[in-house]
Amino acid sequence: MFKPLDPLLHSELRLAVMSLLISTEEAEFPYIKEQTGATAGNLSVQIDKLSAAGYIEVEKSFKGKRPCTLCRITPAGLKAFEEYIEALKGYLEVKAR
Amino acid sequence: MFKPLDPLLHSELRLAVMSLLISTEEAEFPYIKEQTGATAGNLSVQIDKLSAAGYIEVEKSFKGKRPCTLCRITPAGLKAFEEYIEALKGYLEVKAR
DNA sequence: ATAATTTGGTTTATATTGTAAACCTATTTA
DNA sequence: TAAATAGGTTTACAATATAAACCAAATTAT
Repeated sequence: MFKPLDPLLHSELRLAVMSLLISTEEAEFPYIKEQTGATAGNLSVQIDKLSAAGYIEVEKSFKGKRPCTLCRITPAGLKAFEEYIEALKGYLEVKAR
Repeated sequence: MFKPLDPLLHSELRLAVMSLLISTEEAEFPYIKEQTGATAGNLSVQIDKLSAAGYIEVEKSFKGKRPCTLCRITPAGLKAFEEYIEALKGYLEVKAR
């Protein structure tokens, strides 16, 4: 009835990051920071976790002379996100009384 | 864009408890424990939190000679749950690319 | 020129939370 | 009467989230 919720996704900030990346295909660190309202430190940590799990890819490069961190969702991340939504439904749908 | 998620509800076990109570109107501790698969200790703690927040009512009585803990959702709890779902939608709906 | 500020982050320390193990009291059952 | 079960609560520990502190390079102001 209540399937376990992927703990990596059941986190406000990580979920927001995933949601954003699914919509935008790829996004830079400052943009994600702005859209989510997260602090840089928190975002950095959560991006690492998503990346370590293989849910996103992180590409570090330079844009002109400044470092640039680009994030992109992976197929595994997309699948995990979809499964998370499926599992969530079990918690949100109110069964007939 | 990403509304904050009520931290009291954004918890796997507490969400399951709320979901269950919304469907069943009221439920006893052992039943909730069985349905959620939670340990008694964990469930006890989470029920306290939901109760302290006014999201559920807890009625302690005796059923025959044994103690009986009955839980019921409150109007505030129902409202919070609905608002939580609304907020969640902002995270789950994929915006057009 | 150099001091202060900004950009783009990472590391680290702390606070919060979640969870199970240990425990308690009373009641059955062996 | 000893052991097991019911129905929980308390407590201790592990995991998580978060922001503050920090770092390096670039830019702007003095």
